[in-house]
Amino acid sequence: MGRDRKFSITELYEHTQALLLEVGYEAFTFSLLAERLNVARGTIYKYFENKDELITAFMIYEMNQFMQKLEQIEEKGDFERQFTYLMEIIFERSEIQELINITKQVNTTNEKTAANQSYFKNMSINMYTCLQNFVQLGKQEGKLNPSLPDTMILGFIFQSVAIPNHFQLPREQWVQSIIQMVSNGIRT
Amino acid sequence: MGRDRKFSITELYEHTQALLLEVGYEAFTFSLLAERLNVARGTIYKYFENKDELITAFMIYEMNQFMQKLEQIEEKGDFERQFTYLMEIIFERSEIQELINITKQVNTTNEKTAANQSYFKNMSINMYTCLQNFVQLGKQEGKLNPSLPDTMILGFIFQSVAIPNHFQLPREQWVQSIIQMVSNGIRT
DNA sequence: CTCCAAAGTGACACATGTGTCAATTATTAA
DNA sequence: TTAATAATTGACACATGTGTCACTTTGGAG
Repeated sequence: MGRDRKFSITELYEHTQALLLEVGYEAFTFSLLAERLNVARGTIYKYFENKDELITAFMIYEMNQFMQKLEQIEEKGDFERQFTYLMEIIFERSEIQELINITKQVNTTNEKTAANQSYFKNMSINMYTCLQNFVQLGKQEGKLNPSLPDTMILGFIFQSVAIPNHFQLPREQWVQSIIQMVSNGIRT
Repeated sequence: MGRDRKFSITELYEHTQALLLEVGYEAFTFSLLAERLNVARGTIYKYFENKDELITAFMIYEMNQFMQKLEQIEEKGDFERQFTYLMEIIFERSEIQELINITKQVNTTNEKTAANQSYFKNMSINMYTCLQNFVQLGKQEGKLNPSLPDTMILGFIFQSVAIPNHFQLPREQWVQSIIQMVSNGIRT
């Protein structure tokens, strides 16, 4: 029983993402979010105690979405296919890197937030494990430079999507340039 | 005449930088800065009307420091020397990239801020021009991949210093890995 | 139709940041 | 020593965000 909800948690997460990318962590407020959802600010407190708890919960949701895609990487076969697939999903969810940076600003203001942060950290480790298999496959197949530390290779790949496209290159050219540079660098 | 100042503008900029990197744009307040400088908050208003004006002024100061180093690049001779020099000064001032990102959040709240932003934009263009000569030299000498757009090469180089060193690799190994990856990518 | 539980509302008390300005303090020229 | 001047201070009025909670609305079970 009880009346219908005016918004779903998924809707709430979608507006949370949009707002976080628009205004950043500090400027993100329940007032703003409530306005987007067309509800009173007080309503959101029925679901989350404060913005830190909300943001950490959102990041877990977001990371889950990404992990679901990422886990399919092993089914792709050899390194070349896995690499292509990885770049595809990274570009598809290119906001992840920026959101992770925003997450670093979150304060641990209550128990649930602490639990969320701990859970999120665990997910990140899983992600890196999943990807370290990918890197090791690349090294085994002789496709990746064995002298580079695994974590640097992964950091490099993820960081690359943050390269600004100030000069308005067409998206396809932007993507292809990045893949080219990640693969073979800027030199001839 | 008049009493001595309790702080220099340079000191103010140094604390501004430290605070911006610590807490980010939104959380940066005159209260915090005044505390660091051991003065009353009101004092800062004698020098800057608000935080946007202060931050844009600081960024111009910071960019000037960087440009002074950067302009020496042409004296370094051939592409190889210029490339080594560029990577050196980028790592030396690796906070620049992050500060530029923070600057994007600045609001245009008064005329001086608008003027500062406009001036800063102009400096950025000068910087890119200076660096485009470098990229073209590299292409002429046959050292840089001619199929990559100049702006993407530059974006790639600058972005690379933001690669996190979560796993605590020694700085030297971190730097060398990045230079290696920027130059030749992650592949063998 | 009535009742109840879930969902939603908005006002209240509090906290923190903003910009201003009259008053205070420190320095030095005369 | 004193007057002029510039730097600094801190209180005031205002704005915006926070967390709470008594009260209202809604919709289905009985």
